[in-house]
Amino acid sequence: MSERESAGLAGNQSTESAPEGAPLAGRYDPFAVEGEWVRRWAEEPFTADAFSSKEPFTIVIPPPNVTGNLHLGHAFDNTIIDTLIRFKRMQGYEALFQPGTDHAGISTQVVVERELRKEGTSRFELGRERFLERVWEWKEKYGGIILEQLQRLGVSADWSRTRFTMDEGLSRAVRRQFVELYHKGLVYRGERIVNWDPASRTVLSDLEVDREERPGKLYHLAYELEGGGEIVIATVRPETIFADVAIALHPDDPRAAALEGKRARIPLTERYVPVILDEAVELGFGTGALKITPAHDPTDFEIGERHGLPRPSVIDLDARLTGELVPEGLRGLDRFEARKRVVPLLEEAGALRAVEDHTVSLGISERTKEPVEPILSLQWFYDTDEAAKRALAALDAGEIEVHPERFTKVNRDWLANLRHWCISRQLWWGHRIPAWYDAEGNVYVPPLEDPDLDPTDDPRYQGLELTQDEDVFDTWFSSNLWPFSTLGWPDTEDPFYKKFYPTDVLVTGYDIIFFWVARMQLAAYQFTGQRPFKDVLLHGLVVDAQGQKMSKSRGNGVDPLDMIERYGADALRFVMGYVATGGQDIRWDERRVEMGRNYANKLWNAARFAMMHLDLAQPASEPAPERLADRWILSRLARTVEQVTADLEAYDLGAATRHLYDFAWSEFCDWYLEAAKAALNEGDASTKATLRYVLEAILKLQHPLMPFVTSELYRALGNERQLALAEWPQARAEHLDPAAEREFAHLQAAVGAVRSLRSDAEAAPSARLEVHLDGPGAARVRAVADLFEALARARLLEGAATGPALSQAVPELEVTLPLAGQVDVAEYRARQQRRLQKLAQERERSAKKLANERFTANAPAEVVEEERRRLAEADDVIARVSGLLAQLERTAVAE
RNA sequence: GGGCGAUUAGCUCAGCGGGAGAGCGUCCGCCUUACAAGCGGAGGGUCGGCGGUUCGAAUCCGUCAUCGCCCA
Repeated sequence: MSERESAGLAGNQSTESAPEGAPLAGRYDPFAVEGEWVRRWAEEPFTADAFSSKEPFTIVIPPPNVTGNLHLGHAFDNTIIDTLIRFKRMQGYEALFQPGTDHAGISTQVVVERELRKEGTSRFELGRERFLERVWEWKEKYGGIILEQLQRLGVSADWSRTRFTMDEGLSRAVRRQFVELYHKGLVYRGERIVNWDPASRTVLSDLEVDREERPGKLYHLAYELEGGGEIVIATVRPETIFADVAIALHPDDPRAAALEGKRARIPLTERYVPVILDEAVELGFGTGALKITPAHDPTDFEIGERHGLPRPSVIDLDARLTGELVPEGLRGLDRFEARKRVVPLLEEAGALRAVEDHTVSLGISERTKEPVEPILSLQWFYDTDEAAKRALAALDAGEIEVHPERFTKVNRDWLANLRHWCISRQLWWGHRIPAWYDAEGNVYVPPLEDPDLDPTDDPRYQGLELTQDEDVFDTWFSSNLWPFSTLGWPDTEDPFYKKFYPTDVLVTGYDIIFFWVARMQLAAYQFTGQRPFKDVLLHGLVVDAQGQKMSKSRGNGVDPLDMIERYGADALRFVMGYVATGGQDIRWDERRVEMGRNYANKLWNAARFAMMHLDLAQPASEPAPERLADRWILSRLARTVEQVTADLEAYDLGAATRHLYDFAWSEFCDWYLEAAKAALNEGDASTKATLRYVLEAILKLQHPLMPFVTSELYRALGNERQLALAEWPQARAEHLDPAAEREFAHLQAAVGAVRSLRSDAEAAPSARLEVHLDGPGAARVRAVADLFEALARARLLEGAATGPALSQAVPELEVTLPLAGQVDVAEYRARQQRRLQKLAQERERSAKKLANERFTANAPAEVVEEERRRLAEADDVIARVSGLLAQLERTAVAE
């Protein structure tokens, strides 16, 4: 407590060195404030009550990798989530922010293997069991870092419910999923062409492979035909000729009839393969003839299937050439090395006819960046057809709404074109596949009634020698269950599952629609029969100042923790709220963080000012506004509450942030606080009540996005209960006061005129001016003369100015400043003339519109009315400004 | 090849059918007792081009251009 006071609100005791006794500016220091709240929210988390009578509101975190550090994408996700959660909590919902992490199979395994390599050992030396112990140790040590970083960001997750995809409960869920799918015949084991990553030595799903265009060569190779002649094929992979099983031509190829069925000799070998016809051959490409290598190319695999061809393999799991079919000199060579070596051999043999430059499309492992090798392999596949159909129907029925709407199509198209998902991975870190095999290769999977029963413990299989599948599941095969596995599923009686599922909103980047969002839809309908979430809120990606993706390898990443250290967490969160518009990518701009920091400081100082005048020992009282400024700010507040609430309910954080920022800074701080000063100095009770009410309302409205500074200030205002648990402000209809808004706007225009004149007359801001008012609006200003005089720093004089003077016109009002000394009038005159021109243009536009019968006939009455008002106002101001200019000419002449 | 997004002030971006806005930067003046991370004043934009719809277009439609992303 004392620590906080010395650094914080008690004020001007900054740690910065300054002359003794000199008054120091009050400056918000986030570091003196945020730490304590971070600790508090970690130690007493916002626990959700499964048995409360409140309506639930649930968001599950997109689980970050245990290997990861917080990056701006996480900061973006979690700021949005936390803002919505805090908002709903204050609105009276039983809000659950479900946190946790993901085991990230490949990434984590790679990290730990790297450690082992440094120690001079390997996972193979350690063996599976000891290796897994090491990974768990690593996870316990480092896996929680990212959650601590999220706490630093101030998120109000229910830390007592933190889950990990490899927790016992979540592991049961994964096992249950597989067993159920197996017994329904929806997962199967099959030999297919898969994406093999030789670096991590595992298969990858299509999604984990990036396509890349790279320069390459197209080799034209001549195959001798049996009985004379030759056929020239084109290939980008000459090293795979040894696995050829056919030469294919398109049926429409003019050579088709003559060549079909003939046999051709593979160069460098004595092996002959038949010429076949298949429509998959592209007619115009290369030489029109294609070598068919079913074990090393997905298209060739399909052609091979159609023609019942064998599928010999010549590339092993290390991507080296292997097997009897490969000439001895090439055996054991890496695929790329082999290509280099085989080309001269082909040339020597007279088989190489041409080499063309050719752009090849290469699959690159998303994780290791190694070119993937298509190989033939026995893997587990998930037939998602049925689940996709249900998810698709639900999407079409609007059961799940995607925001922004345009992403619905992306989600839809993926579901509609889904291929069977390869779910097995040749890793050790992950959920081990619960399938066992006997000596003949028959498959044994736990029974549906008891998924936890290993077949080795199953009485029915006693005496059988069963061994479990060595492989684990794709990490996404567990994170697809996240919205319900974290809530207790498969225990559908779990109170949290019953209360908080289906969840309300899923918040994540649009880049993860396929990987995660759509797969959760598949799993949810498959296993819970319900949608996983009502809404999907997708945000853009944070890119660097040049518009490039941030990445470790580019070294262009921005560390959110660095931002927090330099500007405070609220400032970082402010940016995230400010830029959360329409799923647009975010070009990182540090000026925004400064904006957030400055805003936090503004709020801090506004509160500091208020506290100088408020009697905090007294309980807050209901404002009963009497003065114009109080009526005005309460009216503006009522509108702001309504607006910001609507913005947040529409998940439009960008709009909410801007609306509140504008109100708090431009209206409350710039105008209201200045207007209230005199009344506060007099100790006016109703102004005090209004000030306290509006300030607290701003803190409440701003709390979800900027929890630290608002919580601290709310406490400093004497509130015992923390702000996070306060009630969301109501838009008070009885505070709406159009008359006050109109009068205050008029006052603002009058004050603006004085300020403008002050500048024209080159008078210091501190100088007290004396001004005359003229025109029909003058009386309205006189009615609040004290306010006017305080805001304008001017004294109101009676009567009209006699000597030389400068005037400024606003609607229905002229403000005149008598000139004491010599002032350069040229600039003033030029400005007034420019203004006159602009006004004339506007007048013309209005007049033209109103002269147009189609406008007056077709436009809504209020629009026409507004146009009439504008015309009248323009006329009014034009007359005044012209009068002033004429006056100026006369005095100038008179001088 | 298919789809999507962007193009608005010097910079970064809001606005998306009824008079062009913000922050930063620029110019002028200020330590005006909450805040110089601030205050007051000012300057700055054929809202990418062309065509169309409409009484009315930055906003809707078409088309072209440039940049970017996703899918194949």
